[in-house]
Amino acid sequence: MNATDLLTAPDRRQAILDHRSELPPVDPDLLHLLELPDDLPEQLSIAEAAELTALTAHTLRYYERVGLVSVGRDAAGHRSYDRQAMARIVFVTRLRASGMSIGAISHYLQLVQQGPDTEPERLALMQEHRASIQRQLRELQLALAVTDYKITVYGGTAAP
Amino acid sequence: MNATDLLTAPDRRQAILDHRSELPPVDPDLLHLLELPDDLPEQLSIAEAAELTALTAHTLRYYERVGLVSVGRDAAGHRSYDRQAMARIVFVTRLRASGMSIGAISHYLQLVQQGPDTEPERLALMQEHRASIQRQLRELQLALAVTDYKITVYGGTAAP
DNA sequence: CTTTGCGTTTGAGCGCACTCAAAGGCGTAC
DNA sequence: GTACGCCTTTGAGTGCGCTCAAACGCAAAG
Repeated sequence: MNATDLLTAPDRRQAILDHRSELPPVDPDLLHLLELPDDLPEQLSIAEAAELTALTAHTLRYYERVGLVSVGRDAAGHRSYDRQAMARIVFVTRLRASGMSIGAISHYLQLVQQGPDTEPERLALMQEHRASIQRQLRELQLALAVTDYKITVYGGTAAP
Repeated sequence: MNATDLLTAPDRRQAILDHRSELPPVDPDLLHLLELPDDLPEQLSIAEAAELTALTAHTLRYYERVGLVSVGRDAAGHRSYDRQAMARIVFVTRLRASGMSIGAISHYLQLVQQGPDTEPERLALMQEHRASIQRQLRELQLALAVTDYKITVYGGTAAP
């Protein structure tokens, strides 16, 4: 516990418990999915990285261009993705999938680069983002309810 | 039960139960939110409709332009939103919030307009959409796990 | 030596979902 | 009557997140 905490430990635990109780299906094992496979080669070509992340080579270059990841080059000047780069890309992909804009991710990563002094701000950003994800989850649950309603009602006379 | 069903009743019920068991927090009361308030005026101006739906007047005109909703006019030629129009807009908004594209919504609504013969296709569309929502939910839960990991790890040495 | 294949760069192009600008029509208030 | 406010239309503009084109480099295979 240190000065970088925006919430006291009990508050933070409570916040986490709060959403846990709202989300029983969040499997703790999910965290395993955040790790890269152990047998990942040390260096990957852009094509390999693309296949692994399900992004296109275009998109990988784009992410590098806008500063979301830095990638080394091999003797031939070709991009060479190491574990760190891959981990970064996976992280970015998660945030993108949860609707965080490139700009916001960029901002977050700049804070990371500026060192530990920025941790409070990073924490705040993440908490705000978590709240936004929860809003999205609720929206989706509503949408799912609508969808199911449309589905169950067929054979009936629902309009539209 | 009729020929328009793509799944037999038991299959359909099972499909619904399946996702229900994955989503305990889906409150059945949510469906109430799909209904319009009883005290909704019969006719609303575009400004009132915008406020009610949290869309802008611009967006409402846009939705009409691309055929997502049809809206009558009053004596002065101004748009006049009735309950049906409002219900349609709410429905469209839910689908948008769950990531369905304007084009896909448009397609669905065209099917509706073509009459009951298209119900099987509509059902299929909705089921596909439900699957996509569930994928999104899982993505979001993952993202939430990442986010929480980032949050709980502060004070520690996590990178990035 | 040329072809094939995978990579590089810069800069432009695209699709989506809005979002706005311009020019003007009505109806009430002063 | 004229000013104000809210509305109308058409068509163009914007921001995001890619996505692609063009021209070129390098290196192994035939």
